[in-house]
Amino acid sequence: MDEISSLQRRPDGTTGPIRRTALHDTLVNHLRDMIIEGDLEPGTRLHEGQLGEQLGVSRTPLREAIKYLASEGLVELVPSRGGVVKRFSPKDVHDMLTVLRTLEELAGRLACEAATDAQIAHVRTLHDEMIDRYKAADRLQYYKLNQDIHTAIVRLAQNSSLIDIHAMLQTRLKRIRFIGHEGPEKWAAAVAEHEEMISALEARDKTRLSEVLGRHLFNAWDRVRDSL
Amino acid sequence: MDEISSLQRRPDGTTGPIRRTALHDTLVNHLRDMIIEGDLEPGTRLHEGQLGEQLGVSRTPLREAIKYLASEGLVELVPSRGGVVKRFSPKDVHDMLTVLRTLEELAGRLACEAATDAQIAHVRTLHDEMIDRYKAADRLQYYKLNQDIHTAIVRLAQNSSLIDIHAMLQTRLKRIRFIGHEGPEKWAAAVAEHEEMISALEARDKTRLSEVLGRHLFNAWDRVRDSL
DNA sequence: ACAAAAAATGCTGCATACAGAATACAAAAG
DNA sequence: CTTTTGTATTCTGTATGCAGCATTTTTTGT
Repeated sequence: MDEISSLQRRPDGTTGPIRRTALHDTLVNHLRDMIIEGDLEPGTRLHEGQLGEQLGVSRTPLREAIKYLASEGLVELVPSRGGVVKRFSPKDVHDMLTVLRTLEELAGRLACEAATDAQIAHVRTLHDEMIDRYKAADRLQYYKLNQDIHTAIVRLAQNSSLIDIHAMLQTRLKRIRFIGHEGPEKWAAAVAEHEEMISALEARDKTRLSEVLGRHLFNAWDRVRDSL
Repeated sequence: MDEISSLQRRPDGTTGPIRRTALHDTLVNHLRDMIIEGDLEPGTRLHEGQLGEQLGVSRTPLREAIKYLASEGLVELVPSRGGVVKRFSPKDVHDMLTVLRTLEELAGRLACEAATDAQIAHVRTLHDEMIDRYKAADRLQYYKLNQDIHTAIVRLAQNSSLIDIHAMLQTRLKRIRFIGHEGPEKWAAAVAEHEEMISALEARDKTRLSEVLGRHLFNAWDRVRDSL
């Protein structure tokens, strides 16, 4: 029972509340979540018939969603065999982190120049909230806020292309990080790095912010390598 | 007369040589080329019926191709209105070049470490050929080889994610560069920078290569800004 | 003649139908 | 018992049909 219940069902003629989002778009998000959360493990074939029936949609919008995710890099398109959930090798993950690091270093530099005080204050809010979740050992919310902070800093850079690509890489890596459960010491170290980040951002010290972000993502490899 | 003639046509029952590529995949490449080369200008709506008839395919694979290109960033998906060729503002282009610059700087550093002598020699070959095309004032081939060189250097970095994302940005920018026709002085300057790049690569001087690549792409903005 | 409403047209979004390829399975031959 | 070949089933790839939304044109009222 996994229907996309919220929208779309209208077998009778009832003109229910208007649906503005297209089904293929809904499916993209739904499938993406399923992949990230591990419901669809790497190597899994995306059976159009079965999956479509399970979700209560026809094959057409499902296929469109799969094509979209393929271009996004989460799904691989094998000729005459359809979509397969892409499997990332440890090297792939390392490669992605390397690129992510470079991009966030750039974002840090740009953010110090472009951000308004209010925007920085907002990041501080997210940070404080994350610290709360850390102290409460609430890993799930911690991870979520962690990612939000990185995304927020990237947004401060005001570079649309950077925002796009960063989001894409975050998505691809989310699956890994979602799983990765580092030990308390490493976790503490990561939090300490975040503290540094925020203070550097508030000081608008772009060299330092860039450096910390780089170090943070360099260390990120250590934190996830075990779970691979 | 714009049929996708090469493959797929078989109105009679003749079992011609096997076709391994899927139609939607062929369409992705075809449409991408049409967009890059300006056959489909920014803002153009991608009429499924009309366009499909023009290319001799049905709407289904065409729709799938459009979704793919949307995820790639060349097409925008407007609800209830289908695909529209994305229009890039000058700032968008500037943003993309900024990211591209950062990525190629990274690629330069990694390439100096990872590349084999043979690979470097191959880039030199491409470079020499490009110089020939420059001297012959053959802009089209010059551009093509230019891009090939950048792509080749990125490949030397041996980072799959970097290769992916770089290719994506190149594609998005290709449309702009394809149009951009800078004057002889700027062109000469670009060629000079390429000379520097190759020599830095051959010396495996990563600091210098990274610096030149950065400067090259920084200047790239000057070279295209007029044509926007 | 102009504005507003209503009808008509065209296009997208989704579902279904059909054809061809791949795979799994079974039977036959070595 | 293993291997190979033929067959059946399943799934992808593509085409087509239908319903709803958007936009444009026509019509009607002032």
